[in-house]
Amino acid sequence: MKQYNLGIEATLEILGGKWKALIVCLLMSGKKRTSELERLIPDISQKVLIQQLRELERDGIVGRINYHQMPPKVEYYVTEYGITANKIIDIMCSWGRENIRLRKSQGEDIELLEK
Amino acid sequence: MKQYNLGIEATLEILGGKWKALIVCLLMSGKKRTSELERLIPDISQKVLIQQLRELERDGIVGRINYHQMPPKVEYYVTEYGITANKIIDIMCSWGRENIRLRKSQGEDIELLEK
DNA sequence: CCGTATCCTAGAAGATACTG
DNA sequence: CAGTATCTTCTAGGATACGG
Repeated sequence: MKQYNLGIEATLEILGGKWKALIVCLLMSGKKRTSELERLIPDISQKVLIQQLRELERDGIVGRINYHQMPPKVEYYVTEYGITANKIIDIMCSWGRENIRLRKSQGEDIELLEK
Repeated sequence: MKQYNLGIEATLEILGGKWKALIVCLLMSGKKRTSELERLIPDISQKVLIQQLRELERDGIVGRINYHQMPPKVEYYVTEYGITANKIIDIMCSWGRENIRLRKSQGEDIELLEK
């Protein structure tokens, strides 16, 4: 039996991966092909991208469409359930932005790339 | 120069540690001694507890009071700044609770201990 | 173009023993 | 009671090469 002390533990398991929130964020604006995601996240390796996508898929957050074409074409999108996590992504993003702004104003050598 | 793609990355650095959200959650209801926290989180080792507290302290989320008594007495509390993270903790908790409830209703052998 | 298979590494987390 | 010092374990993430 899997046990959690707090709901937040489940949230972190699902969205706490290094790139997951970023991936979901990007997919929120519309479905994307694997290669688009690779381009949008230059620092991620293909293996890790696929891995994180599989986990998000397993957890019901993103869906996958295989067009069975040659050459292959696959698209990922945020599921209806995944959209319920939107509020979390938003608030974590805004608190983090504010946190970075604050630290920057205190002299830390730090930068936020998103606009 | 430290760079972030999204604000959420900063949030996860600060609150994404395995026990941090739980610790902050517990401290939200009032300041606690080290030994109380150890008792409230039976599965954490002392080393890791202190470590997570130090990081939360460094990040301005919790504060530490040393009473300089013998035997020693130290208390931890959520700082004013830490309280701004309250909304995040709350929403991550409630989404996670709902996620667990959902998975449980789908037959997963899973349990949420918090009430 | 998309994905898998290996191997590898850095850092988080844990166990244990010890001090003021 | 609170904290440090080691040593060990574990695993997410990364590098690389290959296959449908």
